[in-house]
Amino acid sequence: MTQQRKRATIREVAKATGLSPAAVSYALRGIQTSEETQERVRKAAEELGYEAHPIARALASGRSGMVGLLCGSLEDLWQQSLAVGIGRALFARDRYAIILDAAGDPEREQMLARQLRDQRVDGLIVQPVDPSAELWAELGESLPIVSIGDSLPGGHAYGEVVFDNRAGVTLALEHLYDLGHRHIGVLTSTLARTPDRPADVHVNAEAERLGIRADVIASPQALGAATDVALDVLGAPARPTALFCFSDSIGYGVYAATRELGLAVPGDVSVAGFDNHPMSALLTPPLTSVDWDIEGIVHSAVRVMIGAIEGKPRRRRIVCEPSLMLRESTGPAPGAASGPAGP
Amino acid sequence: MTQQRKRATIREVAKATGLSPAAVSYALRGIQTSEETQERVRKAAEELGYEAHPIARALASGRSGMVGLLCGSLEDLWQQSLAVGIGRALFARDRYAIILDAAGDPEREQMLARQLRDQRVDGLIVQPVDPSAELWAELGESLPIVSIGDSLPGGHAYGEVVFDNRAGVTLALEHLYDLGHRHIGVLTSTLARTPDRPADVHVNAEAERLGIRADVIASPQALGAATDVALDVLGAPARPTALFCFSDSIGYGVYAATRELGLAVPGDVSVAGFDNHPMSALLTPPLTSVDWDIEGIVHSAVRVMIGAIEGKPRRRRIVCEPSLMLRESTGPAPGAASGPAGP
DNA sequence: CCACGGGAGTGAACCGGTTTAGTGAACCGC
DNA sequence: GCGGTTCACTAAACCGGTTCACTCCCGTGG
Repeated sequence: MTQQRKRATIREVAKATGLSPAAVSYALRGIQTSEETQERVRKAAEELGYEAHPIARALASGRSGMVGLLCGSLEDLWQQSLAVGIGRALFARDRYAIILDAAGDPEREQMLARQLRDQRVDGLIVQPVDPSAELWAELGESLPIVSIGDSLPGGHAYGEVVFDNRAGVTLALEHLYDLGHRHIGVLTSTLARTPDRPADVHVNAEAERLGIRADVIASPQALGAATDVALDVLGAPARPTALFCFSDSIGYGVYAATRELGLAVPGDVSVAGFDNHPMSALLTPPLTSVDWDIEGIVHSAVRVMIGAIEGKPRRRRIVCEPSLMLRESTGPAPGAASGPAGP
Repeated sequence: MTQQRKRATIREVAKATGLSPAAVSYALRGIQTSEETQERVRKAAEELGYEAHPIARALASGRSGMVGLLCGSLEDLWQQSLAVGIGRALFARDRYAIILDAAGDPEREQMLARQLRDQRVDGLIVQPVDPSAELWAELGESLPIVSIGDSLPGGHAYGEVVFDNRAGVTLALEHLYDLGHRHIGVLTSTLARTPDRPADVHVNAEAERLGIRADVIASPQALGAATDVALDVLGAPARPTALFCFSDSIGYGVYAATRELGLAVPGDVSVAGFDNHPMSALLTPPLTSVDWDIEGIVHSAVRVMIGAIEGKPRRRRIVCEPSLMLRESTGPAPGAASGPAGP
């Protein structure tokens, strides 16, 4: 029973002010009109309860005010955190995020990306499942793309926020090395974080530099799925003294495996993660993890995206440096001298 | 360098088939046209790479093909799971979800809800922060609303998927009672799950029925924020022998508190949760939790929503019944007889 | 005094579909 | 053989903004 059964249109505002619809359109955007007219239009719009119809605007202008956020796999806790952060950051800048979830499937990723383009999103932030897809070239021509976590080959992205995975690996492995670990299991997941280069490369390079043995094992990325893999690795006769997990989710699965096997962390086996999800601080023992400053990533990605939308020509590549969050899940290797000064 | 610089429009398809745009529009939707024409149009559309422009369609028809998903607080792991599930379920039905996050703020919730209406979403799925807001009445007139977790007073929602919280409370408290617990701390969070009625009501009723003491304490809902509350509760001289947490996230915070205090779970204190998040199975010890069949909830909510969009007039209220996932975080109360047959 | 430039505003086309009103042909029963 | 339907399809209006091409007017400089 309130007044509104139908919203006011721009033509009604035009009628009320005695201007043309075009003038109203301009005035509300603060261009091509005198200060005085703008004020008059604003007042009339206010009175009529007029607000621009986003869809009509999108159709006419080819811009939607929305940013597509295409997550590789929203099941991943880390990507969830990122999505939440980006959603909020965009909102704070008067824009909306359409969050879509490729569920780890490259084909689905492509479908969704196309759909987003057809929805005329102003830009696309993507954590690519398949960064090498030709699709990105095609899309990059019609909208700005900001990729997170991986660069899109060929320079099709307007901006990139990539992780210095090499540095992360170094932090974790050096830390374990300093604790005396010489045989380390590395559980990777292609989906949890698509690395700039395959994680193996960094791990192998670093292991060689340190002169230690590092076994790389791929693990499914669903929460808990790493448990079975960890059971295999830790149940083997010559098990590693430490496990380095390429996402905290994997680490959680490893914890379950150590419990099942009756192994103490870090007494029997040290565990390090790679996300520093808030959850990791709550575990018993709290999980040592490579931290990526998620706030910073969110901020960078959104800033670059907004820059792109507003027409700044400068492409940007931001490299995110990790730090190591030391907690209690890593300790001296069993049987090793406690300090780095051992014989 | 491929052919497309610009997508084909419906008029081009019309030209190609010698039909009018209207006929093409009808044919592609399989109405008002002969089988033969439909086939011909489909073929031409295929060849031209034509796909309907979603925004133009939305403007003309007043429907967008998108469903708004307004989460009370996406920081909550449970709501994250739900959002992911609903997003995927809608996708499987050829619809898209716009996921927005009210971040626990009622005002923000209202802003976002209005925005979604202006975007002409076909429907709104909401986990309301403030279910009593008048806004829902206003919105309910122009689009179908499906609420999850809480009913909207006044019957403004087209559909509701509510939780039988009373039953959940009963399951948990009876279980703890059977284990000999007579003094139970209950950590609630208004945000983690807005209950049909305040959790206190159910807890108090059930405690009275069982003849036990239940202390209800409200806890912030952010991951880890429950730790401080739990430290207070468990640090008190006459601490409860069991803690029942109104979300698993809170339970995780409690675990951290028990570790800090050196209390064994369940030896010194039993802990039960209320979500059964996948994470809970991985903890040490695995967390006993009230399970809500998230798949079922997702399925129900989406089914009702689609029904609403497709014009089914029957409003629905689905009550979701819990079950108890027994794990190792609950055990006999210290000092109590181990069985229910004690003297 | 006139040409020029730029600011303010207008009218109409446009974005790309959907929907309404209407048309001609075929079909139906009586 | 004729009024009444139904069917397949069309032309044009419409959704509600934006933008292009122009006009008008005023101030300036030569």
